[in-house]
Amino acid sequence: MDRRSLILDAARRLTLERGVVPSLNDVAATAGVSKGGLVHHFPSRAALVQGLAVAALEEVDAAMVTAAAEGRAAEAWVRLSVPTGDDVPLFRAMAIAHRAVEAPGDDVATAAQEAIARWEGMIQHETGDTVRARVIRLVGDGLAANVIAGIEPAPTAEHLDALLAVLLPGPDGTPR
Amino acid sequence: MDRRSLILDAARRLTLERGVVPSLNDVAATAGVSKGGLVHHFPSRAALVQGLAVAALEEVDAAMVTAAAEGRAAEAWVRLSVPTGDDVPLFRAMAIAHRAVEAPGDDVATAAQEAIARWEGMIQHETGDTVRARVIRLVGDGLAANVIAGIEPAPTAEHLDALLAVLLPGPDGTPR
DNA sequence: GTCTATATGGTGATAGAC
DNA sequence: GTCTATCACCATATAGAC
Repeated sequence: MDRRSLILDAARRLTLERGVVPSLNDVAATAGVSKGGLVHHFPSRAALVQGLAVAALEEVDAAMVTAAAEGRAAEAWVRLSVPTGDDVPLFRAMAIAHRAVEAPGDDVATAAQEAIARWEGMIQHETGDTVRARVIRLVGDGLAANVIAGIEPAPTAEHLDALLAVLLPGPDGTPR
Repeated sequence: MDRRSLILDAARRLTLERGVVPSLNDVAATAGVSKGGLVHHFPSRAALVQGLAVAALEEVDAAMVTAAAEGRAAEAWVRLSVPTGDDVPLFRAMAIAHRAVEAPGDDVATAAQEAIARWEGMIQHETGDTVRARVIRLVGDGLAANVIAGIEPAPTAEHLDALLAVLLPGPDGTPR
């Protein structure tokens, strides 16, 4: 893995552990590069945060597009909102963490807004219900917020299944 | 209003504007007191954050207890999750903002966990359904998270009503 | 109780050697 | 491209006058 990816990976891990984007010192130390090396790839803190957000948005976007093609956008959204297994969670921490260091309305905030609108659109297309799509989207956000804030641990698979059964009932009211 | 309340009020306002607990300098300046005056009431940053969280938790708790007595805990939870009118929002920013500066497992994190469990219990008692109560709780968390992160503005009253109509259907499936 | 003044540490950013 | 060395700045925290 090249240095840049190493840095982004370390930054993402620390961000998710702490709930905020860590200092450049900590990122460099965790990534195993010097501070100067980090700065070469990300000339400013804002550049690092943006790199973090862009990578995460793309990752989630790819996952959602794939899921939507299989008619599982809604389920994917809920599942993507929490860490699974040894994989670190995805983008969701960024929007919150980012707000900690940048002003609203900047590039990253705008990109996040657009991405979320796109994803909610996928869910809506699947459920055919604007409000239900919004409920599903917000449940995912709530799950992510709680894990990020350290209020609760990541829910178990059974827990998620129970949530999905309520959110995505089949035509006869049973889980699909 | 006494100095201490003035400080807490300024700190809460800034926290909600920015998404993170601001510096003591900014809090003191906004509250119109000197830094030394602030320190007299809150000897450390942690003390300020804790004061912020405790006050907010109590405020939300009182609102939820009142609502639960009227059988409106679920609705109150969703409405309390977003700022309404000229009133500043309540507690929810604290759990996230707090995580930015303190470790999980400390006093405030524990208090927040207990409070949330208590509130979800009220909703559950009302809906009679564990999972639906959890969905309602998470929707509130999602709403709060988005507003705090600056991803979206506070939803309109009509928007909230639509959400509640789906979350709290009457016996015949209509909004109550 | 409230203030001014100061100490100390960590942060983002820069310059320049290799 | 990657590193070391160093900068100026801002944060929390402290000491002590009023």
